Amino acid sequence: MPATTPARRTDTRPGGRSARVRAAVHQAVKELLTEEASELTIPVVATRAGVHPTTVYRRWGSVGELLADVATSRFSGDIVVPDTGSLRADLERYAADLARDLSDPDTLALVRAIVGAGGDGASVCRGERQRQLEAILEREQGRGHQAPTLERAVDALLAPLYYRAVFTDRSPTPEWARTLVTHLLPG
Amino acid sequence: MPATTPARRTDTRPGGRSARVRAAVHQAVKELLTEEASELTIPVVATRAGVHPTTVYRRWGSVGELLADVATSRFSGDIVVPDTGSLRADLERYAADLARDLSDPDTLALVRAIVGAGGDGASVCRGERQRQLEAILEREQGRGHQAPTLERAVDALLAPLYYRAVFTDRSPTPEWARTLVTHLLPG
DNA sequence: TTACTAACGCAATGATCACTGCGAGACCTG
DNA sequence: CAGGTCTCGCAGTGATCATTGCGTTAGTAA
Repeated sequence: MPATTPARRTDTRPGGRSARVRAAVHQAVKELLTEEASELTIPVVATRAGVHPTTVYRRWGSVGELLADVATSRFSGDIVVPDTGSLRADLERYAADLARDLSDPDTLALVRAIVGAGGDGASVCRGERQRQLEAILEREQGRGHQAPTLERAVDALLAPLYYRAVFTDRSPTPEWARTLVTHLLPG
Repeated sequence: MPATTPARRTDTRPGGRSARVRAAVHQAVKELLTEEASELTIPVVATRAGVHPTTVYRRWGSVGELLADVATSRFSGDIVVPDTGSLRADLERYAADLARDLSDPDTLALVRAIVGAGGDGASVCRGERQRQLEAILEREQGRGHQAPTLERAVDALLAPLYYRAVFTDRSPTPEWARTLVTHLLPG
């Protein structure tokens, strides 16, 4: 175990070739997901990444696990939880950021692929978001104010955002995301 | 063109072998979708259906088109729009029915596969539902009462139902679906 | 620098897939 | 019942995929 973990958890030789291969494969997956014409298969991903297919088979095993790995590194720490002091402002900014994130075609394609790949990957997309939302709500409660329950906030904010992004062809806009907050909070 | 369309739109020889093959293939797809271990590929589907793979290749071409076809026949006319005379009761019953529908593992697996398969198929799952919801709202307006906009109802009802079904491991229950209606309608 | 371990590239194998003429059988029409 | 048309099954082909053993290279530690 190294004394100071270098802020990465790639495990087993974080620096050097392994990390480069990992980054190249992740990048290849993201690229291929946008080009929906091509099939997302291990040899195709490996060729695009300039890596031998054997490497991908050994490190990830299947397309599903590879997608889950890409998703975890994609949905971790990319959106900072806002802290403006006001619950409404926090939620509005967070919803707007999330709308921008889900408007990105790459992200959207990744989410769709994760959903289609299997069961466990889907919770990866929502887990981090739900925790962030929970943090906002708990902070408001810590201020001594009332706040909606997490379930209610998920239904009113996360659900419409993801639904619109995944099931419709209209991208969620930041402005529309703010109206969701208006409907959630009374007044 | 036949004089009286027999309430089916299978096109080109609705009765007989073609219809049987179509039904068998559809059933095979539904079965294989529940067994998520197996890959959903044309030869596998054909073998399960007791049909030669060539037939499936010629009729549907790809897995994506096959899934879209299964989805259209699955999401058409399976839920009757309630008409109780009260908007709240209509929405509560409709949401509860939809929750029951989305709790079915077969339906859920189909939705997830459709989302992952490509772009156009996803709207098939929601298009019929949104039209049904619109019908309920317009009927209430026809009674001279105020009703939420379609967009608002979609965000408050359809989105949480689909989000919970697809992205979480908790099935939506009819009771919880009714609470969504409570949150949508004032009072 | 040197030795050790882990990750990668290479080549080969069997299996599965996607696709295409061809002939036989089933279905509708007169 | 007879003719025409459409669909299906069959067999074969090339391509791609998933997997394995082995040698080489890169990264780590003494």
